[in-house]
Amino acid sequence: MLLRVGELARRTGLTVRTLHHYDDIGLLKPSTRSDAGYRLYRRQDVARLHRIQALRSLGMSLADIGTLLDQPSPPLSTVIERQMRLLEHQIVQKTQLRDRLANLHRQVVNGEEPAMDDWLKTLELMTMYDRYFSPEELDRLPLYQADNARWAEWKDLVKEAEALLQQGTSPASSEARDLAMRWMAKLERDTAGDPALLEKLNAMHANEPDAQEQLGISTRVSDFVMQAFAEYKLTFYRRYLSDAEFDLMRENYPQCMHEWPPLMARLRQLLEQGTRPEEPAAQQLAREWLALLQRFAGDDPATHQKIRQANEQEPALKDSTWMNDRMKDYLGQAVASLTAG
Amino acid sequence: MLLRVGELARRTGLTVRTLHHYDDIGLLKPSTRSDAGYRLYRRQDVARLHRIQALRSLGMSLADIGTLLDQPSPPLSTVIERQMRLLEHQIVQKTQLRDRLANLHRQVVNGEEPAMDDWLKTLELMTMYDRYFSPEELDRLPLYQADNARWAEWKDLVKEAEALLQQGTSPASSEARDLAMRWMAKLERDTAGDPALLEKLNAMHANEPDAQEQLGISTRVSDFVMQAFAEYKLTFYRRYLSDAEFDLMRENYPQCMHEWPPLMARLRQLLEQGTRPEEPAAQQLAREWLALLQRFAGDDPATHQKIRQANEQEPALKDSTWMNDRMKDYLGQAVASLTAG
DNA sequence: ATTTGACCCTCACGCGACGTGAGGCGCCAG
DNA sequence: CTGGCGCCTCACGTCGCGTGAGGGTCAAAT
Repeated sequence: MLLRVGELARRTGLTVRTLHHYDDIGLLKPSTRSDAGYRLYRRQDVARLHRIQALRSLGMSLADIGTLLDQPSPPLSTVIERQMRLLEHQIVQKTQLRDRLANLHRQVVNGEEPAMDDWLKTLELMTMYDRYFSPEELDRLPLYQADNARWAEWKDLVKEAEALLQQGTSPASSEARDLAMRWMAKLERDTAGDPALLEKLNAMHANEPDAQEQLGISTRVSDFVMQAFAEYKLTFYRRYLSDAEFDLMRENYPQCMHEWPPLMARLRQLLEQGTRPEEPAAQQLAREWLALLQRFAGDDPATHQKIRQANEQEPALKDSTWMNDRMKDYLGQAVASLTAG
Repeated sequence: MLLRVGELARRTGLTVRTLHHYDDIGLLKPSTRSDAGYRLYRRQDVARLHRIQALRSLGMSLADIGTLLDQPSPPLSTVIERQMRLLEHQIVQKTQLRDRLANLHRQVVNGEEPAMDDWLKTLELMTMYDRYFSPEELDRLPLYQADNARWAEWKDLVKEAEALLQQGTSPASSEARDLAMRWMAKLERDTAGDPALLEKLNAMHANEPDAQEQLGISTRVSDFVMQAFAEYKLTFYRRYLSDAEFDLMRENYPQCMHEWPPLMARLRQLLEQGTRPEEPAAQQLAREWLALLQRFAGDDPATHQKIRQANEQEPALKDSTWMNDRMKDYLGQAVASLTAG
């Protein structure tokens, strides 16, 4: 019952080279050699090889197999669980990849072979998202899973904005304000109403001029929309404020627009962590929130009161983007406990 | 707008080494170098890198990306489809692997950590199956997807057979015949009634003495069961035949047992291919079938008629293993057209 | 003017599981 | 004794980089 390599290879479906390799790395050494130096395998070697093949079929590395087989009492279930987790992860990865490819393929087929350029632009956007968002975040980011229709909507919005810019329309005009409202509503929907996602998205666009170009969102366009959105909200504050108050706010409010998302994100995080409004972290947030308020509304408590009133009574402000009632309540409590304490 | 490697690496999330590598293999060469030899990347280089990253995110190899990007009009959908097929295949593979692992894991957990040996034996069996059956066949092979209960049933059967052998029981005894009947019924179920699978299974067991030992099915045991199954069937033929006919059959029938599966497999294949019974291939099969019949029943047509009668009237023979009515009809037609022609 | 420290260069080995020769011996049949 | 097959060892190639080693470059701080 002594087998030479070729014979063993034939019977196990491996190649001779593979058996040589196993010999080299010490995974399976033939128990004898012939006078001429031929490898001679005994029954026990064959048995070990069978085990090796079995464990290999689980995707285990040769090194792992070696240590496993040389241990007297291998930690079976631990090893299996590790392998399963590894596989599970790979399956998820590849499935996501395949789905994305399927999407892109549909696009290519339906769209009558768009130019390589367009197709690659979409793809480049997705890989940028990959860099800026974790896999879990990507799962929650509707923009990432967007289909062609949704991208088309964005392109239309951008085109609309470009047209307004071309005509030299003011951000304060009703057309611009209307556009900004729709823009932000869509943006809120496409970030799943999560200010943290919005913030990352902003960071991405700030860092990657190329990303904006993929969609046609130039800096000019996004500045314009931001301005117009500020104007949109200002119209609702108008009748709650005196002329002086409004002038102050009108001057400073637009510059503060980009400061909200980080604060909202932190607010939401505190809420989700279950931090109570009296705790220091919440109070710190409240302080920063008030500081921001003061930057565009001055430090008169009466003015602040008016703004709060507007926020509560104006439907457009009440359903403010990226903020829900729970967040507002929480903020209110934090502010109250701050001023009380 | 000239970027050095470090800057480009930071902005793309790659490492400097990766960019060096891309340069080495000619995938992305910086369009300029500084006097000191520093790599300097232009906008167009960055654009190309974005494309590279995009295609990489699809799991494409660097070589493929290179040829793709250097072509003037890349065959987009072909490439995508190829990638998708590749991914699909990997997903299926890994999923099967994970499922198998899950099964094995259950076994380990429920079975109170069986000895590594037992566990590995099961695993070794599965890898042997992998070698002898194609993935599609494995899908159709119930034995392969067997759970512990089913394996336990087989072990019980084997134990039963071993006990009979120990006691020196004759294969012609009623206990042996009953066991053989149950054995074959289970075997038919576990090969999905497909004689082709049965044949491969037989081939595997013939080539791999180790495989038999995993289940405890030694050559002695399988020979015994085969004998007993012949005896089982013979009991039903008994009362249709004269003493002389039966003696002849009794002597030769057992030796012919292992010749049926290949014929049945070919029969089934012809049927599935839609080959008509008058065609040469079917007639050739009919000839071989008759030749086999003659080997254990002689060449008297009257005897053959009696056997056919038994096959039709005896329920135990009628529901003969691995043969269904369509196969029998087809065979009958082939034989008829052979004798008529 | 020099030193520091961050950045850049090339060269080259390493991984994991073998594939693929090259060059040379052993063994058996004709 | 010769041809053919199987065996041996040695060693490079694969793929996508990681990880140093050993040494220049450049701007700011001393």
